[in-house]
Amino acid sequence: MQKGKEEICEIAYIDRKKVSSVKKKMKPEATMQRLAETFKVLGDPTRTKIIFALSQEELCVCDIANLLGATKSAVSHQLRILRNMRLVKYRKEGKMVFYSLDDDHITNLFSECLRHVEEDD
Amino acid sequence: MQKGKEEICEIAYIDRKKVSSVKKKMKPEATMQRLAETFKVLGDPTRTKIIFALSQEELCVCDIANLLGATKSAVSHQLRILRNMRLVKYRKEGKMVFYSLDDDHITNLFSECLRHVEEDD
DNA sequence: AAAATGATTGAACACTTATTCAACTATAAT
DNA sequence: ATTATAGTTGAATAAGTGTTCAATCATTTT
Repeated sequence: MQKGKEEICEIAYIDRKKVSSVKKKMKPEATMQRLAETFKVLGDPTRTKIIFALSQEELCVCDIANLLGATKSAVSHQLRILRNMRLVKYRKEGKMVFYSLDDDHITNLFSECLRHVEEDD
Repeated sequence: MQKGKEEICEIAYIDRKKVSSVKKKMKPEATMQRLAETFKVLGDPTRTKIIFALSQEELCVCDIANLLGATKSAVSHQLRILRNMRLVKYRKEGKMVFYSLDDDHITNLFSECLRHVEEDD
């Protein structure tokens, strides 16, 4: 490390064998990005609650807003994000739009994470 | 909605029965917050990769930095966040600090999310 | 046709956050 | 002791994000 700036780590101490072994097992960059993005979408309290609510019942925007104590606008913005990630689907009925979960995996993800969060330390 | 501002949704159309039924099933606010926070921590590409790497092997900071193509500093900052969330633990050996996963649940969460991400549309 | 309502949207704002840089600590080697 | 190195830390910066507000769309009702 002679250079002024801190370079991408090239120090003598790295265990090259271990590193290359792990490197092989790493998923492709694109997969990692999607993994991170999925977690990120679930990682906002409003969206977390929306998804949890929808795992119980199909609901319209207004119901969700009422349930969370949020404005329709805020909920709608978040629903758009969930829609883009294909986590929720919707059904129009007159003026109203009913949302529901589009993916069973997410429910499993939630139960698994809940188990983690609810376990006593 | 006579008021000028858009109030917390109190529209006539809400299905009160449905809403209160779901409300009962909702987890406490604190649980929701922790759920969201957990997902959020997993929802950054750098941290996602760190956790995935540590699920394969115990690694020192320098190895992780090398593996991800990031600086030690950036990795160290993220490791602190993971430490605070009790997702990783560490072990000192001379100058080096070896990190490993502190929680088995996380591995399950990852496989579940990977299954979701890797499935064909 | 006009009014009302559920829902969506874009812009603005405040807030958060990840990385970089530089300084620093602690341990090991010379 | 001095030097080198693994790692941590705080401040600064740039990028991203969630909510609010106002305007708008679409459908229904009068």
